Amino acid sequence: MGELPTYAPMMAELGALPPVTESGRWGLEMKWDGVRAVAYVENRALRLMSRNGKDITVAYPEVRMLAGSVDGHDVVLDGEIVAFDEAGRPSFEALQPRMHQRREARIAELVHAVPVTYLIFDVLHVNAATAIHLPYDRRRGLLEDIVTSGARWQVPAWFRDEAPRALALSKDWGLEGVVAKRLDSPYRPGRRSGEWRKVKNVRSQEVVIGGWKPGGGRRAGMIGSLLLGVHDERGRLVYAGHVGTGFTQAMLRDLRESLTPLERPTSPFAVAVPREHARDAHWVEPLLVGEVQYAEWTSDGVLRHPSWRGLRTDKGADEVQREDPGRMAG
DNA sequence: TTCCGACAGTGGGGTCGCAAT
DNA sequence: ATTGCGACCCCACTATCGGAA
Repeated sequence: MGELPTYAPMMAELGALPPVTESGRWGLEMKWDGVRAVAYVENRALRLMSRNGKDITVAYPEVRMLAGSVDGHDVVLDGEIVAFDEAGRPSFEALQPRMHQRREARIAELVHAVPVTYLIFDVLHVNAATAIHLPYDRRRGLLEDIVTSGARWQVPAWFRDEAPRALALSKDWGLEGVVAKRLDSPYRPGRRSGEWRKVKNVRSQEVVIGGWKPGGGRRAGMIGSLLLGVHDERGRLVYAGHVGTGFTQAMLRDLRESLTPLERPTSPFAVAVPREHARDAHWVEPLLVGEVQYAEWTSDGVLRHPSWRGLRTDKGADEVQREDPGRMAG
């Protein structure tokens, strides 16, 4: 019995929904916010590998019995490990303590507290044969034939066409977005291909600039990131994280010029920002307003995956408040 | 000649483990 | 004991370069 070959996961390009002229050629899946994992089932044993080829099997023991639910075949599967919160929505934050954990006793506690689910969306290999040359819809069919869903692993439903409806559903369900996949496309290991397109439910937020931190490397001598704030219901400026991407070099130059005359010796935030974030910070009068796109608010009240969109000169800093109250702390 | 895809490099939130202080 | 840092996870994005068109 030969050893299974190694497959690096295929990745999606960020983009828009397929146009209506291509209806009939695309499948749609929900985009699950978790950790990508390629599963190797060989001789009834499971091995989970991360996107960068690290063996992450020990961190997710509750998925091990998947090896007995593939009809006795040796297979390679692709999917996402997800932790669901009480409301049934994927919570990357709940997953994070698991991601780096290697101590078995600690893992057992975490499994009990927040078990994960492996959501399987592709099959790359069955016994002696690779499946990557099969078109996507045939791989989906094969996958559904082979895998019997269990409590801790599932083959979630997908859509043929109906792209706008799928995206609307992802929004209703509080998901990140959808992934559109060409029905006739092969699996391209390790490649980022336009045959898979992720379409995200983008959110934006107006923010006040309360300071900046110098950059390094290619950004030496320039702004590295901006410290952001929003006002709470009592009008106090609350720290909201920093943003270090989304600027062109021209934008960084202009921002530097706008911020220099606003410099002040002390933090403008009502509550001290975490010390490791405040290190090297240049504080400014909180007068400039900008807009960022982001994925979500973390439970600590900072923006996840923020990217700078530009200055907003049509709004006063005092008016800037958190626009999405987010999930209430439990 | 221009355009595009892949890659390197910058930045973010976060956790863990280990070395330096 | 505390702090700093790198290695991993998740990611957005710009700048660059070589090859395709």
